[in-house]
Amino acid sequence: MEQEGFSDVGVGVRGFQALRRIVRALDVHSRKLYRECNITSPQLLCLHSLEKQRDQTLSRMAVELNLSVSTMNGIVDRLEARGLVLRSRSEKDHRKVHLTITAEGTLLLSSVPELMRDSYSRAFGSLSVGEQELLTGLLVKLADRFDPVQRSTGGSPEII
Amino acid sequence: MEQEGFSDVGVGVRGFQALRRIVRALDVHSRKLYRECNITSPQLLCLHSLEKQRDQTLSRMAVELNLSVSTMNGIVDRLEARGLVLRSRSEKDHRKVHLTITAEGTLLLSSVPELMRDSYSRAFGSLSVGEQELLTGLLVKLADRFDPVQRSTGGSPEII
DNA sequence: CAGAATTGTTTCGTGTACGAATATTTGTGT
DNA sequence: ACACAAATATTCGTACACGAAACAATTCTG
Repeated sequence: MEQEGFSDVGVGVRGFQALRRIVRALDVHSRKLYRECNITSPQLLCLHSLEKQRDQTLSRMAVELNLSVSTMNGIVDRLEARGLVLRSRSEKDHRKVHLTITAEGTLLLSSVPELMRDSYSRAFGSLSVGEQELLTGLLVKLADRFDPVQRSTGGSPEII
Repeated sequence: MEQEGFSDVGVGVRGFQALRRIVRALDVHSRKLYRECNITSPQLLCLHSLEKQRDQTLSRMAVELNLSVSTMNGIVDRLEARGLVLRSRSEKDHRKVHLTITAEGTLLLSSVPELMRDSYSRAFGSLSVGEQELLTGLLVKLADRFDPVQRSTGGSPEII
């Protein structure tokens, strides 16, 4: 018990470890998705967002998916290279680049088996409703402590 | 409410979003640490483990830190390149490579400001004790649902 | 004892993820 | 009108993270 930084060492460390395991499990799931369906979780999230709202821009998507612009750019690069997404310079504002999902993109989205969509929802869904609500509340609270400047509760509901 | 996979859509999505925010905050903290102290969180975790137990091996460390062997290898590569860690082939079993922290490694560990150690413990510590225990329990439970084959509770206590 | 299976490390390729720097366009203040 | 700030996308370098494959050494087995 010589670790510092936690009021109760064991609890904090166990939680941190559990967090690492969850993150890793999500990553492993994303790789499995990539092997079997040739697309990763971040790419799927991106496509999903574009399916629901056309003419997105990089910056807006980055905010929506909680990623930096450069990360978002890389993901869109790969999607564009495969013809799943189209970039088109905006006429009104030449700084902006509109992103639209292509027919192949929509096709691919529909072809991804439901069960492969995400493992979080499956694991999360296996908890009781009370546990789900409790956990979500605590996660949001913890996230707010990390990064106070965020829309955690009052966000517009059309943003996933 | 056309998303599938959640019994209550909003709760699951909010939790997932919060999880993404937490993960990102941890990453951002690691980068800040890198800028200011020239070392990242994974490297710090690795050094910390080596300080507590000398003559570790790559595989054992990977299990302990919940990383794949190849990831662990990369981290050790960077630490070794900076002279913070030493690789030495085992005499008994020539397959194994012992990892030991060097004097510079220990020095660096002690020079990292306490507050920079980790942001998780700070955010986590700002929750009430009851919340901490509740959250940890739920995280462990969720992690178990992802990846049932893990030592979440019964592990030997010398492994952090 | 020879070959097979196992254990352990390293290498390789790819995707994520970030910040800093750059370029281009748009907006603003004087 | 012109300089300067803000917005937007892109590029670059780096670390992390994984799986597959290559490689080396040990242990098991017929």
